[in-house]
Amino acid sequence: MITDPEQKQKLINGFPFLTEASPEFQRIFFNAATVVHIPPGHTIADEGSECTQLALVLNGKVRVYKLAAKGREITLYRINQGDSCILTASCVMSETSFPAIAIAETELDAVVVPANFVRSWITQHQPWGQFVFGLISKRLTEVIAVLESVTFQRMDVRVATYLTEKGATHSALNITHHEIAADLGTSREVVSRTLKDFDKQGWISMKRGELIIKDLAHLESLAESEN
Amino acid sequence: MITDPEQKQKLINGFPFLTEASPEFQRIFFNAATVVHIPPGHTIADEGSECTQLALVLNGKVRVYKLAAKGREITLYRINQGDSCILTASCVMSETSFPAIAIAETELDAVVVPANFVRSWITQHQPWGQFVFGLISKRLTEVIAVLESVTFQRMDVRVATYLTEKGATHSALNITHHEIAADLGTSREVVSRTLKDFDKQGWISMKRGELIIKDLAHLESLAESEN
DNA sequence: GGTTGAAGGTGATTTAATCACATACATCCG
DNA sequence: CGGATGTATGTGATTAAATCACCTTCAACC
Repeated sequence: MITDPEQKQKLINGFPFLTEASPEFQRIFFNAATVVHIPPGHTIADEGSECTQLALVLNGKVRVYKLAAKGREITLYRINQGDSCILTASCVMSETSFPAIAIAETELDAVVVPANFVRSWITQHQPWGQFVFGLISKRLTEVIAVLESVTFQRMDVRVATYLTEKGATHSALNITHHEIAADLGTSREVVSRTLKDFDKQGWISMKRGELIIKDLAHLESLAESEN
Repeated sequence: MITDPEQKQKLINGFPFLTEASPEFQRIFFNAATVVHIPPGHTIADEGSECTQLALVLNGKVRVYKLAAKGREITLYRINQGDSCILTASCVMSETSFPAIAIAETELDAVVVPANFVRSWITQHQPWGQFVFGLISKRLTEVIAVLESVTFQRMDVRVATYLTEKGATHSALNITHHEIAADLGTSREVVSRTLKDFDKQGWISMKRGELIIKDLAHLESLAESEN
């Protein structure tokens, strides 16, 4: 149960569906929900785990990824502030088990709602239904986009796209080749070689654990190319 | 509007949510829905098209796939009897455009419901809401499974898996290498070479447009292997 | 100052994708 | 019946990716 008025306000600000909701639903929601704090690195959901609750992220970042037997990984998507771990919602709804791994990348403040509420509210409270539905739909579209890129795009194009997305705000990225590989679903060596090539072109420069984008325009044009 | 009692019964049989629904919702549903007949090869939804209605499949099969610029394709999933084109539902709900192509593989009998009904029923009629949520969730899980296989599995393992799935019921498949490639998201040559290899092993035999599974057990063991 | 672990580099090999044709088979039409 | 046409399949050569094996470099910490 959430009682602190300040926390309530923070939630209402972060999740527009609460603004649109009736005072009655707000009351029900705050009654059923609890605030949790999760340390970085904590595993929120594991492959095959049952989903007994849905988490709405107030602060922090969650990475949802697939892990292969040999150790390779691929990121399906990230959950940021205002989003929810919708795979959870998905498996709450279809009562299947969680098909990936979700891990807290940073400190995490989240609101959790037990599965049975998630389910019953959907058909009882319009704003909640729209919220949950919108999230699942968004994730489906995102995962399809990842699949498309993995299937059809060349690695250099994918790395360029990755860098332009990450580098849109900061030109200096604190990231290792291993992390890039894990996001893109390839191996470290392939990323290292691609980056070496970008470096030779003068588009980036590298230090241990750091990557500086020197020529965003060229990276963008590679990212947009038909390869 | 659907009036024919026989057709109503067929729908109720094919879609359990109608059985669970109130007589009132059944009335509303049959009022808003229309039956359509679609010829094979017809494009139901195209990349970027708006979704103005949701189709429930009574008979036939729909293939939903991504098409790359250079002509390669990958199947996201198929819609069979009793299912619905849930990407449509997804883009109806999030009001985004359709992120793939849907095509009728066979003759198709379907029931279509306009988008605004799809949306409003979700929060008003429990069985409908559960039905639509369940479908989207199922598709999300399926697409994630495809992504996993594309990212981590070797081509021979994927082809073997494909054949065992298709061959579970019939050992003689009427399919071309091109079609297999389009389903798996690879090129025809790669499929041809893999199949040649299976042939050499004595696991299959091939004729033009036909493929006979001679040793399902070995295919299955390759499909299950860790490669 | 040496040890340790993580980050990154690199050659060799295997697997996949792409390109460029060649061949085989089926159907249809004169 | 025999050739024309179009689809299906085969295959070598090349490029791109993934994998394996091992090396070097750097930072942190006793």
